[in-house]
Amino acid sequence: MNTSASNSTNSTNPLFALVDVNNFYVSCERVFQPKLEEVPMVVLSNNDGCAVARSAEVKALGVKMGTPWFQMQDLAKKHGIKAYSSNYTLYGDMSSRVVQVLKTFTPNLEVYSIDESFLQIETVLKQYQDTIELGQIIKQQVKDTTGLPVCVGIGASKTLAKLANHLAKKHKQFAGVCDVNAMAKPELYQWMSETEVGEVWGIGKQIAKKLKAQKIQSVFDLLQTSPQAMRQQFGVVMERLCYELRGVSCLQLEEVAPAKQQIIASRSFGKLVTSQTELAESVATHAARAAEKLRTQNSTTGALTVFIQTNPFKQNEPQYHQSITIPLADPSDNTLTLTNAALAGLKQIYQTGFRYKKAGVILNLISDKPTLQQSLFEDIESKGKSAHLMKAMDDINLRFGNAVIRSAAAGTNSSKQDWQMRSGNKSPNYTTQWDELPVVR
DNA sequence: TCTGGGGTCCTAGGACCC
DNA sequence: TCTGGGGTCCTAGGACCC
Repeated sequence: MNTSASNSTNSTNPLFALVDVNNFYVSCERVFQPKLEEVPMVVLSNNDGCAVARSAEVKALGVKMGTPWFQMQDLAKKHGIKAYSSNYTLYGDMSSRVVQVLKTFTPNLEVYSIDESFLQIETVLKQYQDTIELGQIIKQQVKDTTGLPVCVGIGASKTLAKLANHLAKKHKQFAGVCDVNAMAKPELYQWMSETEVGEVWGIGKQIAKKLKAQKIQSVFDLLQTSPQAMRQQFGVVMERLCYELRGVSCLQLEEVAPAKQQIIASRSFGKLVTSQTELAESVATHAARAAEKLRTQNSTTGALTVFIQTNPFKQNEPQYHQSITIPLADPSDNTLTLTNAALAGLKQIYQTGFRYKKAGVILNLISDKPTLQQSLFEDIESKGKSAHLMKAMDDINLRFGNAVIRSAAAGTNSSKQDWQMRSGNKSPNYTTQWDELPVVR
């Protein structure tokens, strides 16, 4: 085994940590009302429609994300579930406090969502005993400063960090911090075969269903497929995901949030609405809100889309959903201009005789962002980038090459060759298929 | 029986994420 | 009776052009 190669590649490999607040909205409410600790509770969406956050106790009862509140009345009575209306101003504020704490560990940070951030940590590691220690310190710091509980997942790609975070949340023995990169391979593969494929970041309901139909049930099953074959079936996003799972980082940290390509302002109505006047009122409000968002990101829009729709859950009522895009004479960020365009659009799509549930406005912004297809091969031009790909290939051999793969489900052992054959990685040479490795900005 | 071939732009729809 | 509000990206297909 070539240890010098392994040392040199390891030193430059990225390592990602995903820090994710547990039950974020619920935890925010509990910070300010400590008596709610241990109380089974949910936070509800607008109009108090569905549960958008559930406490651990409620999750344990099997309540799914997005369950309508009215559907869980019986359960709520039986188990004393409390419901709270959401307070997004509070959550936004708590979120930025968490980010402030995380920034004290490294400036290389991507705020991924209101309750999640990716940190690139390979450069700061030497100050700590190991990754687990770093993770525990992060967790403690956030708790001490904000009162919020977090879990930390660590891996060689964002997708693996996500998976690690999932394990940290699900399994108590990790004590809230899990590093799949430091884990012995047989142990990692064991966890992967015990984790459903649908838990992988980027695999939703539909794809999970199709995968399962092909006997790809667990994350480990997916690991053994060929990325090329997955691309054939599911497209380029899936291919990239497969590489990420193998420890080849394709998704880089996005430290500067890219400008939005689309701004949406929409709401459901508390009661169904029939008249154009009522719709116009809400559409005008949405247009104004959208214009405001537009100005905060310092840009303009050339076109505006208005949409209205009936309640899709009322199957026995006549359904209507329509949208129209109004081009603007000049790019604008002006509230009055956008409102007028929105109202003109509404006039064109409004139909009497329907009971409307939702209305909204979408601003279409100009973007020069390359698509994934375009950026796929962009990096592969130069020699330097080629070297990067070679390293990635080395990396695969380092990570997976020497491991004996044990499939828990089938109860069989398979060798390196088996894995390589199944994964389409036929040769230790750098063949063309590896030159197509996606490295995406 | 044969029925160009490539390119671009736009839209709708479907998948995913939180 | 009561079912969120944001976003992302890709694909397919049609119109149109040379």
